[in-house]
Amino acid sequence: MKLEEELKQKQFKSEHQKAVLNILFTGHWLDSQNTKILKPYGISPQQYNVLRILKGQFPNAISVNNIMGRMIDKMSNTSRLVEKLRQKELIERVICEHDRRQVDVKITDNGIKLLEKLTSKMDDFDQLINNITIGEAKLINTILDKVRK
Amino acid sequence: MKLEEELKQKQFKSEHQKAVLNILFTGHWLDSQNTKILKPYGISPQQYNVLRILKGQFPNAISVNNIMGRMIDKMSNTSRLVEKLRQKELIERVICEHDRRQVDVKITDNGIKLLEKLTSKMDDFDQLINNITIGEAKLINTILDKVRK
DNA sequence: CTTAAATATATGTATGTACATTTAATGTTT
DNA sequence: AAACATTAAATGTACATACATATATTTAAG
Repeated sequence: MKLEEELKQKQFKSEHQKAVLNILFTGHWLDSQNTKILKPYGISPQQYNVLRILKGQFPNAISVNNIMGRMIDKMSNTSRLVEKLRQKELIERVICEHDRRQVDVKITDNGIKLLEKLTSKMDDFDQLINNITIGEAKLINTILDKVRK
Repeated sequence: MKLEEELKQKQFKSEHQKAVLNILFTGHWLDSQNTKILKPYGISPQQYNVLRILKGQFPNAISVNNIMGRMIDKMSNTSRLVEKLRQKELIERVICEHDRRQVDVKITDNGIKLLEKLTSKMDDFDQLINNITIGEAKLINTILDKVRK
């Protein structure tokens, strides 16, 4: 569906301004699709993002700060997010010997299992945008990187 | 800055999956830039979105439902958002004669004035993505419309 | 060594958001 | 017209988020 119809707006100030709205709109759209997929498993897109980051580091533990730097949405709130995942026993805290300010975080077996259960669902999520070609995906990636300078 | 650096991730599962992350990441980035610009004026990006929609209809009033259908982020919360703007006297409610369930909303002179004050700031926001060409902006718009089928 | 600055994380607060439910008004069916 | 369904908006609740500030620890400076 074209952006004009989605926003019920016949014209835009410029192609650039339309691109801004299109990125924002499509981003929210992807987010809500993602939320729907994850909801039955009791986690949010952000919590899923943290789990994936920790799986990428498994079996090592990494600090809250390190997690924050790798998140799609870099918010100041990673600490509370980590606590939510700990309550669900999907991750665990590891005391850091050499720097006692730091809290190292590691995914648990439960966490790994949840991600495995989610694999096929999240493949569906990636398929969501399979109506564009690889060439178009590459173009998007090049142009969006340029947008952010 | 390339997405690989932003997310400190060396590789992605596919170009498609990278595109999903890139859209989400760039969307959040634009959102936070927007929030920063609007903050000194005491309104959020969503409230700004509503004001722009109402200015587009001026001097007519439109229903809460109609506003919702035109928003970038179509949330179920438009009613509270409208109330916030009313408290700031940027919009006003108009009783709807032919359907008394409906609440029609209209931008006030104050609202128009605020938008005028914001014009140059928001031009700066649009300029944010001026490091891509018109051709690239058009490409983004075509491809993103295709992403959402 | 003591004090100050920087860093890692946590927390308080106000606001934003999603989702389900409620209230009121209108439409439809019989 | 009565009963039921539908629609528009508002609200309750739980959770998410941004931003400022606090706490603890480490590093750097004098």
